Amino acid sequence: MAVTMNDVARAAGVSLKTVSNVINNYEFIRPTTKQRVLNAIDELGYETNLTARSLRSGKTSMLGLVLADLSIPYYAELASDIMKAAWDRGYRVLVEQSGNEADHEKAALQGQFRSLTDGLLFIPLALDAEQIIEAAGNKPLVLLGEFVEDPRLDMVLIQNHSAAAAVTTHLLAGGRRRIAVLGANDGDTTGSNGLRLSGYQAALAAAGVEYDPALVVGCDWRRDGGADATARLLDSGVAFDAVFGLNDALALGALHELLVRGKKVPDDVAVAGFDDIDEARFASPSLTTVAPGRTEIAERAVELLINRIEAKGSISDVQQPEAAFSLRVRQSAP
Amino acid sequence: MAVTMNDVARAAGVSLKTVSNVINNYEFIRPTTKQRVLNAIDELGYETNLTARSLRSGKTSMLGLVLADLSIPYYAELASDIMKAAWDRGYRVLVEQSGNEADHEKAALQGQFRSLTDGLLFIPLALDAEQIIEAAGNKPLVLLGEFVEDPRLDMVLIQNHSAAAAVTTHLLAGGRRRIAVLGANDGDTTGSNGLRLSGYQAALAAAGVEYDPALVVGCDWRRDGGADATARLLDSGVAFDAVFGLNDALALGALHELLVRGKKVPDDVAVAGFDDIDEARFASPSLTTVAPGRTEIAERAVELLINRIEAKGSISDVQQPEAAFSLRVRQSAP
DNA sequence: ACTGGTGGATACATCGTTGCAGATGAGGCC
DNA sequence: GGCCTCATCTGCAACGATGTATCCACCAGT
Repeated sequence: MAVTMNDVARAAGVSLKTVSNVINNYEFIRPTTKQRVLNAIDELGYETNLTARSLRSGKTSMLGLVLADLSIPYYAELASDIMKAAWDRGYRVLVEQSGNEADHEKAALQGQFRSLTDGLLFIPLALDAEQIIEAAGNKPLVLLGEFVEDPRLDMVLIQNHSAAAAVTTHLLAGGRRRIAVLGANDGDTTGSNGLRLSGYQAALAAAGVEYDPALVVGCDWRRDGGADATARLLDSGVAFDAVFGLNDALALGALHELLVRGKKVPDDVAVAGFDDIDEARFASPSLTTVAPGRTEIAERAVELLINRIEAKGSISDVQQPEAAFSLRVRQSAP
Repeated sequence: MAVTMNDVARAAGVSLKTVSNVINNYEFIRPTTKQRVLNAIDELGYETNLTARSLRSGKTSMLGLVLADLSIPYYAELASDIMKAAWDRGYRVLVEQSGNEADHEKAALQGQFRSLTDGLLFIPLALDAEQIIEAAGNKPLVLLGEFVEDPRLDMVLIQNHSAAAAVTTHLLAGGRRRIAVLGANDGDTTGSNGLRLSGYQAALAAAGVEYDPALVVGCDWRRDGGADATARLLDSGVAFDAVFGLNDALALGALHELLVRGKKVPDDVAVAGFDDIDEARFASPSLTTVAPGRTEIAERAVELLINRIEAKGSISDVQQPEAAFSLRVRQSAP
């Protein structure tokens, strides 16, 4: 049915291997021969069977990307950047949604998904470093440093601590003293939640402002999580003049709830987030947030992973590049 | 390096084919033999090589999904739903971003991308029906009826006309008479823009309200497109008491711009959109919009495509199921 | 005892490529 | 003229699975 190299070879009057050589840009081919083959390819409409190539060469030229859900804007935007970066280097990306469930994450690391890809980009949410190391085979693996940090694993780091401190410092500079935090629980020290919380605490300490655990509210990192948490906070009567959502979804949920409840933003309460998703710019009021360097993260991660894949032999040290962040001051916290 | 069926066969003391039979749940295998094989698989940590299976069987169990860009929320949410629907039926989804460029779309339809998938889901933006038919090979293809409609192609339809009419009717019922439209140009009749515009016009006509081309502003279907268009409208001095963004991004951009300019929404100007992306619920004020049945679209499309793939032989008529829509009345246009 | 049917297992070819080793032939050099 | 070199091309054997055909027991039926 499909045209194969054999057909092309016959049509061009050369051997199958020569066709293969032409396609793979083998150096020593007479220009006339090459042209003859190319013509035949054109005429027959031949297309390389990537499956066969993969089987023979042992490479699929696909990267796996494991994340919670594409419907979450930050992941969608990150995935888009990753796919572009991969494309530029001749790789495609196969996305697997884990739904933030440990089973799915494990399955993605171990399962058949792996055999389809040359390496994995992984945004762990449910698994910890130990489980990841155990579950991951010998396939190249690069983490996107959202939640897990571990010296044994390649990963691209977000400056969770510093960036959160920068946001907090900005709010403090605006005169805010009672800054609520959404998305972490008092005492968290690991993961994005813990690291961002500690950045917040450090900034408070540096400014000589007391830390009040009552201002720290844990919840799902989604818009409705932020809205609910804000509602609880308002209902509880705890006073606050700013809200720091540990990601933009939380902040946007909080923003929504505050406005619904008749609070003025930023006059009564300032709001800031983390991620700088596209939506933040167009919220009303627009959302002050910190850009963690999404495009840089995507490119570094893809580059690191592809280096691992293509330099299989050389065992080099674990790499953990860190992406630069930048504060985006907008209306919600000027 | 990797464990193959051969290794398992040797370990279990059976033939390679028996291992294959066990894995593929062949009926007639002695339970003891089966157990022996399963044990060996477990011990050796064998995993099916999907590439080899694909080569031999001619199926990749992957669906291609061609869309403009995952960073656009509606596509991201749709992609997420599609991946879930496909997963349930044992297929994976390989996403290709066309960036809304004709070349990329064509390449996706023709190129190597196709050889990796059993069939394609395609959200055409740049190509028209003629070009699609020409470029598409004999691979199963299902369009997501955003922009292109054609009786020769399988597709899942959105009720562009009726849904847009419903939104317009709702705005009219709220007492609005000067409803601006963002995202179409006067005279458009095809594509989502044209169909939605004609729905708008039909609703106006039904209510006996005159159609004013000055209220129709074409622009990119993105947040900043909507913001810019709204700015131009305001600057031009054309009076309007409602804005209908032909998708939510446009409406949210408009919302943003209106609030920036000091307009009260919905008091001065009502705003409505189209798509019901997650963000719409949490905008401030929350956005009135119409849900085109995203999940249903995803499921129908996946189902239709898989039916085509698996029932290759039977040539049946072109199918064009239509998804049900529903109006979501929120604060921006109560 | 012989035939036929069936459960249970196997051998071999094959999918479409690429890696490796080798064949061919035209010059160049002594 | 013979030998070596090197560009150019070819043939064969994989990669790891599955489809087809076949084979071997073993039991039922006559």
